[in-house]
Amino acid sequence: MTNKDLADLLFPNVTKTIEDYEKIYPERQLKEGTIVSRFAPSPTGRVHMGNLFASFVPEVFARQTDGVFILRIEDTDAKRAIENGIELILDDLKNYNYKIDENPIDGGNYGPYIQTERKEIYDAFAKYLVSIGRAYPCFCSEEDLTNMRSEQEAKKERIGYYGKYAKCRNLTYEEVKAHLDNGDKYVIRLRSQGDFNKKIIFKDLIKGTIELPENDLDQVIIKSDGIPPYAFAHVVDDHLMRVTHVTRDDSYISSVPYHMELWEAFNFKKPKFAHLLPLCIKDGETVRKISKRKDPEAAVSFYHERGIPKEAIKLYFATLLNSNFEEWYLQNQDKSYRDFTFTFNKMSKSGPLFDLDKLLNISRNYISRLTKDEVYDDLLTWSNTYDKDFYNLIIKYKEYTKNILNIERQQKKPRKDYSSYSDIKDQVFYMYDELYNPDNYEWGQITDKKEINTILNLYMEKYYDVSDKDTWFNNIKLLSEELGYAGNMKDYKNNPENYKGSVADVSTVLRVAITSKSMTPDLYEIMRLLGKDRIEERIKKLEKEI
RNA sequence: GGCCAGUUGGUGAAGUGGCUUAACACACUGCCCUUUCACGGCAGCAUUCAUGGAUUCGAAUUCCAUACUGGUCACCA
Repeated sequence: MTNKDLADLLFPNVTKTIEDYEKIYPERQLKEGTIVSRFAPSPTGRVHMGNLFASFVPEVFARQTDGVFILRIEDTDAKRAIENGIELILDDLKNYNYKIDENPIDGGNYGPYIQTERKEIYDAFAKYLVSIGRAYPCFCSEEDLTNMRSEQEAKKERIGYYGKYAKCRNLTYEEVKAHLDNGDKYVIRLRSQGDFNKKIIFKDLIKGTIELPENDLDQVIIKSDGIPPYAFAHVVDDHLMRVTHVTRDDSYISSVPYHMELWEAFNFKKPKFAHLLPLCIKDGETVRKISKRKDPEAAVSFYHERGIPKEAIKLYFATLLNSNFEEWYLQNQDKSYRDFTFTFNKMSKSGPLFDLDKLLNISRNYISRLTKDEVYDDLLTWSNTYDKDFYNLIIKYKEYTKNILNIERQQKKPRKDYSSYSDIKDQVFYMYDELYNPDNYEWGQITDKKEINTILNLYMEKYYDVSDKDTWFNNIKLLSEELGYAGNMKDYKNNPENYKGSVADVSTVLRVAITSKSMTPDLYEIMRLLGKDRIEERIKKLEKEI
């Protein structure tokens, strides 16, 4: 009996050959240098920061070479899948404007893109390995394997199914048939030809050249449920989908020798590999991989709630991906991160630590460069979900709100007040009567109530004028001088003893009387937007209170 | 425990044998500008690249040990 007979015995219903599949999924006609990449998550839940970054990388490389970006769902572990997992992942990624050329929902010519729907393909490829003697059925039970492990531990030998421990390796056709007739459960294992004492040399796009011991383990290629584990599916899928660049988590690197043996057993052309370091986080003293369970900041919802723009998150990812991006972007702030040429070898070899401060800074700069209309629209979107009252308010006062957001904005050096959309309300509340109800006035140098009233009354009677900024400020100077304050800061600094205070103190009184805050953006703009009536109203109310 | 990788200021990092008296950015501090704040400008912030040896005229960069950190050793991905 030959290997071919064994293959037919194990896979009697598999009729297609691997050559048939080569024809169904022909090589892509691509220009030199074009990247076909993929993101291959398990449908275990919503996308979190780690995933988002892991998918950002292949997407960027595919886009910048006019290539193809594939989303493939690795659901071969039925235990971990959750309902709607696929839709959620796709929604989350599209939400970040990732362009996904081929995916389970929109399809593509190289599908199916869900691994459990590819069973018959895997069977054909497994059957092929059996037929050339590179795979065999194994009937060992879980108990057998546990015993094997304890024996190996006791003898201080390497753990695994290899060499003399690979009991089912040399089963005869008749023995296999007897097991099958008996209805015994089995898996298909690779018949490894590796030698643990020899090394393979592997070139990783990020880590460079790595030496690893050859694989000599007879790994499972088809589980007893008929579905392959990750490695086998990876080789078949990435080959058939004609992926050129495999980007995946760094933790796969130790199984590379096994993967290489599979690629070679099929005699497929290997893609290039880039093992990404996972996003890390500092947990007390230790640094560890960011975790969906332990870290609230791992969830993308954390950033949505805070109103951090998605674009800012992508800019942050871009700086993590290639640290020289940051410098380039400083010179090219009008451009998109898409215009930068990213490279694999610029990627960090140690896990990037997720830095919220840095993200917020990037976000602050990003928001400062938007137009008032863009900020308004984004603020509207954010508040619609997270602050309904504020949403209704800015809808009601649309143009007014835009003007507020525009204070010191569209200029060469715009203000950088907001690092997220959730910051805005607290900084502009005094512009809305509905929100303005101060219980604390941040008076500065001048705290005497009579003096405050004197300044305010004289200002409103004689000096109020917002026709243009020079006149406005000049009047405040005149007011200051009339009351014995220095109208010019230099004069005051040179001879402070000659004055009760300076124009700065007088301005502060006006500022606090109108907004209750000692720190605000340009007071002239604020007063113009509020208008004389509301200013008078606030001042009168203040007089009664103090 | 075996195997693999990493270790540069408070943080992210640049750096691939002489251009480094270690870039850039974040954070922080001080000064200047200034009606407040923010912006902006200037300055400060690692005599040192985990430790110890070796190679070299010369090392953060090469080699060897040690330490520490992370990853991995499944019919999980």
